[in-house]
Amino acid sequence: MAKREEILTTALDVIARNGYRRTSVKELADAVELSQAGLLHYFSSKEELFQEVLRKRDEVDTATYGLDVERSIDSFFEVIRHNSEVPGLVQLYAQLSTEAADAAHPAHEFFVRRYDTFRATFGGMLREEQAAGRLDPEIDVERTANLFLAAADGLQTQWMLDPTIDMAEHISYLWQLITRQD
Amino acid sequence: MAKREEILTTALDVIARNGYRRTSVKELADAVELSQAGLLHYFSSKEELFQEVLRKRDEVDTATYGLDVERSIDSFFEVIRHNSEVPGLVQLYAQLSTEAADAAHPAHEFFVRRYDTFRATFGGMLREEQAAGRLDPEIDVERTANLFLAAADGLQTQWMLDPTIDMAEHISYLWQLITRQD
DNA sequence: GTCTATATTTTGATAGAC
DNA sequence: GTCTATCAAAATATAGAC
Repeated sequence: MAKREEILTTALDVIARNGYRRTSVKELADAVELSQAGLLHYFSSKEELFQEVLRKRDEVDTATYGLDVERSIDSFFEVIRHNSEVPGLVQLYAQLSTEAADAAHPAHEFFVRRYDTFRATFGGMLREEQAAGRLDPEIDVERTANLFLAAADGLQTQWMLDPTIDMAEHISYLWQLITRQD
Repeated sequence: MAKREEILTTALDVIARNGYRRTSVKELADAVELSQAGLLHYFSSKEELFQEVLRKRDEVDTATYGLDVERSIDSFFEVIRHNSEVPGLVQLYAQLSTEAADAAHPAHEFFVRRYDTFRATFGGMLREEQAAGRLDPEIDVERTANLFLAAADGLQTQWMLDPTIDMAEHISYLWQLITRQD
């Protein structure tokens, strides 16, 4: 299983640099010095491979930035700041999450669950902020959480098309807008 | 040229129902009763065809909902409400806009320009709201416009994965959050 | 577990007749 | 302008040897 992990770690790196559109199974195989068939020995399909890459990424990010209810909303900003260092992963994520819209797509369930999890986590963070008196207790946490996640996703699209857009700054401005004069 | 328009109009319809992932040039050709080669006579490539479909859609939407500075921000909400009637188009848009992140993608320029236009239009709407006293004049119009567009895009992703998410309601809640106690 | 080699298969692009 | 026919190409998936 060590090899599988090595593949995923290396794939994160390669994709972060080269993006998704240009990355074939063959290229990832080269990067870990396996043949294409050798790599696919560890994954049942290309789709599964890429889904696992994203799962691995979440794993790493969660470990690094502590994306859970314990941490304040700042960790959310940090992740976004970090994302602008890994354009290819942002691209992979954006691409796969829209492809997976189709219920028949193998990664569909993965993304549905992922959004559920993130909604819950971010909602929890917002409640912490409310409890700490930094966020109006009247605010609808669910809707607001969805809106923050949506804004983060949508900013990625804008940033990919025009890298001068500062995602973290925008999200932080959204936070300002929502918390001002509370 | 009438045929070309007919193709685009029909394509809008087919894609709205079937989505992008499953729609090949051949299927669109069938829908207008042309052979695949016959259809490609009107477009230099598949990518150009789909880009033109999106351009056509903007054209129709603009005509229908009057997406310009004249109209108030309500027209923005209306478009979003309308979008939930055409899932396939939402999917096409989401998919193509992320694919076009790559500067080498043929639709790259199209999307860059599109976002510029929408930023300007929506920014104009926000300024109207400020002038009408419905929006805090202190608010940074550019950032806020970007955030609204981002939220709208991101909500599409969430809605595609889970159609119970109400995009228009969320955006309208965002507007509420930003205009409350002004 | 890893490789070579090949099957698959899909679909976009093009040539050339009518 | 439209068709038939064919090409091209890419990549993924798989079979089977080592």
